[in-house]
Amino acid sequence: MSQASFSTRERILGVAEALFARHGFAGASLRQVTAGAKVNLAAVNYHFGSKEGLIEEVFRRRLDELNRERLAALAALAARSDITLEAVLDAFIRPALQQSLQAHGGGAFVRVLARAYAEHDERLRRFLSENYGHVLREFAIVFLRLLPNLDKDELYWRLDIIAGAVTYAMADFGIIKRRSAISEDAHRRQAVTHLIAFAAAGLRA
Amino acid sequence: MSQASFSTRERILGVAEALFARHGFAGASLRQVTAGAKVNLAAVNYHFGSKEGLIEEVFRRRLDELNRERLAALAALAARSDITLEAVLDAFIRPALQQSLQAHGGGAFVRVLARAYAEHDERLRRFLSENYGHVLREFAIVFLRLLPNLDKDELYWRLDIIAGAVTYAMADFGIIKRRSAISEDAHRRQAVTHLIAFAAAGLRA
DNA sequence: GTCTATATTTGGATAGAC
DNA sequence: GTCTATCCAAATATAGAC
Repeated sequence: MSQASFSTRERILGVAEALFARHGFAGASLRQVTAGAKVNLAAVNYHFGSKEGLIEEVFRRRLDELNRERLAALAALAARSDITLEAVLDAFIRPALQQSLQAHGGGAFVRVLARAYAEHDERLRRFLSENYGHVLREFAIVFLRLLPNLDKDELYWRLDIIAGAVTYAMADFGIIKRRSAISEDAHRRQAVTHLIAFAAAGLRA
Repeated sequence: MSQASFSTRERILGVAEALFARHGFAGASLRQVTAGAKVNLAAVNYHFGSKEGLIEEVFRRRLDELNRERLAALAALAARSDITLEAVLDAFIRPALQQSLQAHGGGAFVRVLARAYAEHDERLRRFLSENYGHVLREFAIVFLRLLPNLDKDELYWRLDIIAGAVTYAMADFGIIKRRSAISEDAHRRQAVTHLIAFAAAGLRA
């Protein structure tokens, strides 16, 4: 919105995100990225050093924001005395939804994130656990306060299950064919409601 | 156990499965596969025609067996009158566990399957939904009978959530670092118990 | 910062001998 | 069925002009 659409750097990041979501990190080539962004092939190396550098920047751009929003939503809850399980789950899940609904292909990133889980690449996992693990632990503390009868190990198990369910649902990786009339955004919006109800029941079990 | 270890074909499939699990379909090269299986590079094209053919055979080998076992477990239940939700979930989840515990790297396949979800490749998705979708629908029928108050759409939502959680948990993609003392197999065994309890609660909600 | 041109590597696939 | 040798396309990366 500042001047003429987006900078070269921004366009590369946007196209890379979309292509990584579609074809994976190894499956998307820099040639596809630069062609899609209508920039020169050499631009990637100039701006990000290497393909690895580009991948990390795709993550950093979104994760920083996502984590900030989740923690902010959690902090807003902590001030209140009538916290519900559903409210905490909402604080965790809704920011991911909001991001996925953003213009300029925000929906692609949740898929990139789901792909990242599948990558057992040590480098990427460490990078993610440093960003993402911290937030999960913050939430765990609040969950433990709300579920005093729940064993700590047990909670971690269930949070892991929830994290997996959230990731897959938001990425829309389901096997069961959805009615084609439903848009991706509508799918995600509905998914949030279902996920919260489902997860709350699972945690209370 | 028949003669001298495994045939060329079998060794290729085993190594390919492991490498696809680790690096993805695009990320694992045929050169890595053939080197790992200690066979000649040309052997892949001879036995499977192409890399795509190899990928499909890796799926077919396991999915045929997995689906047969799931349906058998479901059929065994159908004869009885006292079916519980937990028993049906067990019939769905346990065969996946059993397969993942098999010798010769059975654990790799659940990861390959998890990767497949992430691939939005149309060809692969169609192939999977033809194998996997049918089983899910069979189970859905039984679930609907056990949960008469549950809307059909609502059930599909929850089954999708469960399928995602199962895949994710069995593939051990969790972010929260597990105690390193726990082996992968032990992790999966525990995961099944937790998943069943969690999913049953979610379905009853 | 962006381009062209190119170096270098790697990957999938095949031809043809054995 | 298995091997060697090779072809060809595609990919990452860089050098150097503008």
